[in-house]
Amino acid sequence: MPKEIHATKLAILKATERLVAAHGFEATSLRAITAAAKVNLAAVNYHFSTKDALILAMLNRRLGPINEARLLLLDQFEQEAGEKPVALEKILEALFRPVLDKVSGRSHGGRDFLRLLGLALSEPSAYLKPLVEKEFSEKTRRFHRALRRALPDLSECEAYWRLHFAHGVFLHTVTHSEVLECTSRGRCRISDREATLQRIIHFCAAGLRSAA
Amino acid sequence: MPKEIHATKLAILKATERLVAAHGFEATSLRAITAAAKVNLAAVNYHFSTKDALILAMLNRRLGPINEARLLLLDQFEQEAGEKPVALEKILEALFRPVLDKVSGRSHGGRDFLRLLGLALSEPSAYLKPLVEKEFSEKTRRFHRALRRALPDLSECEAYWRLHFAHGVFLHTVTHSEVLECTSRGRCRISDREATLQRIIHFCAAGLRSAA
DNA sequence: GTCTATATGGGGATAGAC
DNA sequence: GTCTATCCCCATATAGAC
Repeated sequence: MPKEIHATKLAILKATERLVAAHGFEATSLRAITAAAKVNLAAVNYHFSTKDALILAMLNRRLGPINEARLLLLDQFEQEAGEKPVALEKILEALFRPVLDKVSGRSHGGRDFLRLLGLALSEPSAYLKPLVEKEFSEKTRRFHRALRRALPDLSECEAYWRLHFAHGVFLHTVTHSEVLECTSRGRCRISDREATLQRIIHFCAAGLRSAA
Repeated sequence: MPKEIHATKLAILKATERLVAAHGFEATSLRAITAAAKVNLAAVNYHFSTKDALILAMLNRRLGPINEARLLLLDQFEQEAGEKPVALEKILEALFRPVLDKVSGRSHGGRDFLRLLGLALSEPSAYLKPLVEKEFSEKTRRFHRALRRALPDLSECEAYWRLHFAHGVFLHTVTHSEVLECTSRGRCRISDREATLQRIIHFCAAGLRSAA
């Protein structure tokens, strides 16, 4: 774990995060990034070699800690449960809360990160592949195991499907909250994160528990 | 409804669909599109004025018919139900089946379209706004009404939330099927569309029905 | 490590002949 | 409606001074 990152490098990473979230990968130029970070254009190539490597570094910087936090929280719930399986709602909380925490944590980069998540998943280029395989596969397996302990009647395959569904609920909700606010004509607001989290967990738990 | 579209215009639309699905909006150049469509570069500007207008035309060409089909199917189910509210599972079927039908309909452009859906929703630029407002708002309202008739205990606001959740399940599943296939190490396959549809409907129905 | 200056290529859009 | 040729801008990346 590298502790002290160069100020320039960090500034570039932060600016990249903000601008890519606002305009997308391809539409964000290194010129715009270096201008926003108030560093020289050539600094990007010096610190990250290429633009693609910069994007990957930026994504890893955020996704790594989140998946660690998810696993830690699951660990904690498993310890608290002792011999018994972790309650379904707790599993879902371990899966989703760390994402929302990272979002509301600091003032800067809050909401932006959620857009990044959606973008990274939808980008057809090669960004996704190494990310999914490296960062997500262990996490998915751990949660899959916990899920099967909580719901022993679910087949292995069915558990994968439903975990995928639950992810869909969460990701779509947080990455496209504007759509909900628009179609409900302002009646639904995502601003109360705790209430939103409970709503999502409640919906997913019911779906996961339903008889096969 | 314009019946006869110029052959050139149609070729451009098809090529755009395929290339954008494969590489994303910004990464797809007009030069690549016209080369694939075997038409002249200037034809794009002649028929569509700008690249952005071309993208919008391409999206509308696909999304319009799908939302029409959704409403028609809902109409049909409402007639069949007579005075009674439409069953929850039927509402969900009307919402999701037309998308899958369009996908498996023709040989070309099948799977590609699903990527477009995900891309269009994640693109931070202005593509989304007019599309959501024009094509989706009426559809959402109709389905929202049907949902409240089927589940009278749900508050208006809660119904919007859960409809949003159901959309998330469906969209995430179809746009990111590779993720599921990857994390489940091949155990789950999306190829059986009918089974997938039933799985999604089953999960969503349970979530929608759960007590508030 | 940081900067200026530049190489090199590709992009969208258009003018004007046919 | 279709083509060629071109304008003009912006992109990434690098070379080389400091």
